[in-house]
Order: sequence, then structure tokens, then C-alpha cells
Amino acid sequence: MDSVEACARLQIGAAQIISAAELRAKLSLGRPLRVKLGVDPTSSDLHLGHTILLQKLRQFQLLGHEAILIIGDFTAMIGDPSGRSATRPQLTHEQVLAHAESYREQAFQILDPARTRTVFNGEWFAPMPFAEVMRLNSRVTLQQLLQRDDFKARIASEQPIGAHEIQYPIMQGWDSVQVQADVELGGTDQLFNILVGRDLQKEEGQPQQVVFLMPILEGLDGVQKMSKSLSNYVGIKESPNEMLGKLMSISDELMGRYYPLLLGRELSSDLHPMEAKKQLAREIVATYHSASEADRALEEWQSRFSEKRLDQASLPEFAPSAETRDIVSLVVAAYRDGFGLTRSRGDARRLVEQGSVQLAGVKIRSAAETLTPKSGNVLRLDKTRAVRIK
RNA sequence: GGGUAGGUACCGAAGUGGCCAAACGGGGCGGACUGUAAAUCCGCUGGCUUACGCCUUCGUUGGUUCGAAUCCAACCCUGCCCA
Repeated sequence: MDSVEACARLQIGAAQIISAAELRAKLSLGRPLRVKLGVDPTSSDLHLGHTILLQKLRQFQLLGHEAILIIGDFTAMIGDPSGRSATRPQLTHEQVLAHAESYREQAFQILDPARTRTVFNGEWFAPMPFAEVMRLNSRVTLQQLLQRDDFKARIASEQPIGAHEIQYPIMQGWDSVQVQADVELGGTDQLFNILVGRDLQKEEGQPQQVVFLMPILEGLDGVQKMSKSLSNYVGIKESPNEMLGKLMSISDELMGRYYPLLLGRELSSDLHPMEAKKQLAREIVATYHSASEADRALEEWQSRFSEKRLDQASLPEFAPSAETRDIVSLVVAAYRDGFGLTRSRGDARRLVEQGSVQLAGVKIRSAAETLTPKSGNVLRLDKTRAVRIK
């Protein structure tokens, strides 16, 4: 494949590349490019949002290039202010290392380990003398930093900005210098940070990295970006049933945006939205599990939710005990034992009184009813959760 | 350092001695409807209680009072203006 074709392929799905011409030139150098991806190990679970970048990185690898994962063990103690409306909590070094290890393991579900180099940026930041820190700081102006939308918004809404937060882009840029990155991948919110890398590389007399931006994946709510802390995510380690269930509940509008980002193709309009969504969900589950597991999950979903045949579904087993004779206690215990969820008794009572709880297909109307759950009965708790009585 | 405005439940935001577990909006959850979609409508949304009610909560700690989110004191934190 020549560099023109490679460049064209890489551009698919990209939001912005600075610049495509530079990328093409680098691709024709005839050596593996160093493609950098900065990892912020603030959370240990990867979700579909992360996969957008990882899949693109994988594509570079397939074309013979080298992935460089920068684990921001040092920067994580600051927290990237990108897109943030508030200061991030700072992490301890131990937390960061644990997250980083888990991140790598999950990333290798997508990446080729043989073509991946992992580097911790504490390697160069930990021993850095303060004089050097100041030298770097002198190369970026406060005005530039404060031009950023996220900072601007915080200034406008009179939110605090910690002095340490404005160091972040400088540090990320210095990472690029250290690994002599040819390309840096990131979400569109990384534009500024990655451009700082270009500036610093230029000052150090290095060739400048290409800025390669991918769109940000929206979360299940269709409003904010997918993120664990907003609990609007689909984790790649989740079970086929969970993944499928979450994906089936997204809005049609959101589905239209998930198609190109997650499947790399447009949603075809002659498909019924329901069918289109099943296809999307099945393909994604198949990617992170297997085609057969995806089919099984879809079948189960159909019988469980479309046909409402709960008794056929695979449900957590739940053994009622002596303390769970009354309905409220039963529901609380079922949530706890079946799903590891803590529900207050008031909460459980509310669910019962509002008609969410059913035993063996019969809706329970009042918390005062007496129940005799039999082995094998299905106790439905809410829209998505039910247990089978042991 | 000086001045000034603030810190209320998941978020935003009312409340300025008892009627405050705390208006209202958003979010979330449940129900109806549906394609576990959207839109719409209804209900719920600190804990315990069938309920009456009780308990904990309004930056922190003390105090005044029969009674404090509301008054006083000290402290912690933040914005803005000035230096």
C-alpha cells in the first residue's frame, strides 16, 4: 500500500488532522512511525469511548507503525482539565499504577502488544529539576492557556482554576518531545494540548508531530461524553448481556452517531430503527466477546424484553431467608444478593407501591401483602432486574 | 494583605428564628404508552416506620434561645475588586 492510500484509510473517521499533507509525508518516510497516545489512568475500566482511539491506533499498527502508550502516572496526579468544569481529584501514585496495569491489559484486547511500547511519564518528570520546569513554563503564555474554552468557561462562571492545572498541556507536550512522537492521537478536546507538543518539539529542534483527532463518543445519555464518572458508559469488560442491554436502550438519534464511530459505517435508513439497533449492539458485543455470545445475548434480550418471557431468562438466583418474609425485606435482600446493590427500605417500598415488583408475573400492589415465593418463581424488581427464587 | 460576595440535598437554586427534611428547576427512579427509542402524562426522589411519628442533614466547631439552615463567635474554603 502506498502512502497516499494509507493516509486516505487512516483519515476515515477522523475529526481533524493537522495536517493531512504532513501525515502523508511522514507515511512516505519508509520507517515505522511513532504514534503516541496519552493515557490518563484515572479510571481502570475501559469503555467504548476509549476504543475509538485504540481502534485507530490499531489501524496504525496494522500499517506497520509503532504505538506508544504514555501512561501519565505523573500527570494523573494533576488531572487533565480538558472539558472539565471543575478541578479533578488528585490520585495517589499507587492508585495510578494499579489503574495503568489494568488499562494495558484491557487495551491489548485491541492493540497488538508486539507493536506497542509503554512508557510512564514519571520517568522524566519525577527527576526533573525545578529550573527545568520553569524553563518549560516560560515557553507557553498564560494568555494562550486561558484561551481554551474549558478554562474560559470556568472563568466566566467564576469557578476556581488551580495553578497546577495549567501545567497539564505543557507536560503532555513535553511527553511528545521525550518520545519523539511522529503522530499524537487524541479526542477533539485534546487539540490544544497536542498543539503545545508541536510547539515544544519545534523549539527542541525536532520534527513536529501530526495532530490526529478523533471525535468524542457521547455517553448513553446522548448528551455528555462517555465517561465512567457520569455512569453513561459501556465498559468493554462488561458481560454480553449487559453490553447489549445498554446499547439497546439508546435513543435513535444517538444510534445515528454511534454507527460511524463504532462500526465505521453510516446507518442505513431503510432499516427499521429497532433492527438497526440490534445490529449495532450485536456487532459491538461480538467485537469484545464473540459472535456466538452476541447472538445468544440478543436472543435472550428478545425473549426477555420484547416478549417479556422472564421465566426463560438466565437470572441470578436468590434464596429468601427467615428475615425476608415481608415484601420490603425481600426486595432489599434480592437487590443486595442478586446484584450487589444497596437499596434503602423506603426505596424498596416505593418500588412495590409503584407497581414495579412482580412475583411469578403477578404485580404486587402493596407492601403489606403476604407472599409465599416458591422455588423457581421469578421475582421482578424493576425494568431491567429480576431474580429467580432458589 | 485590604475590601466585598458567597459555601443549602446528585446538580443549579429559594429559604434569613418555629408552619423546614427544606420551595422551584434539572437529573435520577417507578408507572402508563412504546421498539427497554423519542415525545407525552402521572407518581416518587435523606434514614427508620403500614401509619402517627421519630432520627440525621443546610462549610466546621462552639455559643445564644423553650426552639437555629436562619442570630452570635472563631475557624476552614471559594469567587470578584484593590494592592
